[in-house]
Formats: sequence, structure tokens, C-alpha cells
Amino acid sequence: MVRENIIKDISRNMETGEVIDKLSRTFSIFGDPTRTRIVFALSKAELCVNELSQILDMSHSAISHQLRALKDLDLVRYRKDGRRSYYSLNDEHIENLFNEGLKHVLERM
Amino acid sequence: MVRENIIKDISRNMETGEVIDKLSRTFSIFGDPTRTRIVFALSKAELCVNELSQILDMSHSAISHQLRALKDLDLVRYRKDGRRSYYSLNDEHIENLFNEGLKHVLERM
DNA sequence: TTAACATGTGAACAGTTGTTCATACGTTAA
DNA sequence: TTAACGTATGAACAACTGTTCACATGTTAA
Repeated sequence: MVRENIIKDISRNMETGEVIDKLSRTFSIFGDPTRTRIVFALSKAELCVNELSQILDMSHSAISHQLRALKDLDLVRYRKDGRRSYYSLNDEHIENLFNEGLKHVLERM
Repeated sequence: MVRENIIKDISRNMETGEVIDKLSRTFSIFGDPTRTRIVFALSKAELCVNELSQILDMSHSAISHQLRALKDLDLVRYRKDGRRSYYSLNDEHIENLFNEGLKHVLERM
């Protein structure tokens, strides 16, 4: 039956568990308002923890934890300058991803 | 100081809480392997709950719950055909969003 | 009508996640 | 060197999330 072939075909072509896992982890990283705001801010400028904590009005610790999560998935990079760490988005893919999501949301509000 | 103006500027231009919330909820919807696989499957064909549960090898209930979450955020639509409900992606934005994420992940593996 | 089927849904439980707190580390200015 | 600063991190707790289970609803075939 045609229908059964469709099912087999999709099952066969499903991305591997590894890809799916990485993808869903990447998306879930954005799935938190705090991290979303961090990404928004970093899409405007390179910023240090202290500045981010002012912009988001949150503790250094909370910001730092979230930045670590973003860094673990290669979504942001950072450079040290003295006692400060300046963070920025890692590549334009991230911005594309973010903007694609923003576009979707704004169209529906 | 310039630096302070940057901070003020970013704070002022930050999207409203509503937009950020909707955006992060949208992303978090994708932030689960089960839903990611559902979206992947639906990007290939319109499918009913039963077929999805075969493809993902999961219970009807689990699939149905996840589909509801996807539907609540307008990410999928469905049509009834007798006792079956056929689901499909709601618009091409979703696919763009999904593919943009996939592109990002695949480039790094 | 009855039985089998396909899906939907509420409750509950386990597992995960995000924040706070306390503290540690490295850097700079005095 | 010492004190203040900026950031990082582990532990712990609260809050959230996803799955399963049990059952309900609606549909089709016999």
C-alpha cells in the first residue's frame, strides 16, 4: 500500500538520533525568555556579563549560567579583556535562526 | 559614556515581554526530540496520529499530547477525515525555522 | 446496535531545568 | 600586597515538562 510506503520512507530518512538531539537541544536553548533576551541583546552588540545583567535586570550569576549554556552549544563565543568577558553571537546562523523565529512570531501578533 | 548609551539603547529596543515570551515558547516547542521528529516527519507528508506513532515508535497518547502543544502555538494544523486526524505543518515559516536550525547543526557535526 | 478503532484528555509521577545562594578564582587599582 | 571588582561554578530547591495510565469521545464496519 502507498500509505505504508510513505511511513517506511519517512522512517528511513529521519535524521539520526544524534542530529535530532543536537537540533532539539539547540532549539531548547532558545526556549527560555532569559536566553532569548540575551541573544537579542548580543545581536545588537558584544557585551560583558555585567552589562547583560544591567540590560536584563538580573543577577550576574543567572546571566553567567545561561551564557555557559549558550557557549556549550557553540551559540556564543567570548573573549577575555582583563577581568571582563565579552560575549558575542558565534556566527550569523544564530541570528538567522533567531530572526526566522521572530518573523514567525511577529506575523501572528 | 558610549558604553552606557549602548546599554540604554539595547534596553529600549528590546522586544516586549509578550514577543519574547511567544518567541521562546515557539523555540521551546522545538526543543524536544519527540516534537522535533514530529516536525521532521510532517515536513515530508501530512500524517495521522496513528502513522506518527508508528514512525516514532511511541504511544498514541504521547503523540497526541505533543501534537496538541504544536497546535496550541499554531505550528501545525489538522483536518478530520472520518475517525482520523491528519496533521500538517501550518506554513512554510515553520519549515524555514526547522531547516535553519538543521543547517546550523549539520554544519557543526 | 455492538465491537473495534482512532484520537483526545486529565491526573500523577519522574525527570529535567532555572534560579538563588555561597563561595572561589583571577584581575586591577591603590 | 590588599581590597574591590568581574566572572565562574557547585549545590540545592522550586518550578516546569513529558510521559504513562486510565478513561472518554466519536467513528466505522459488521
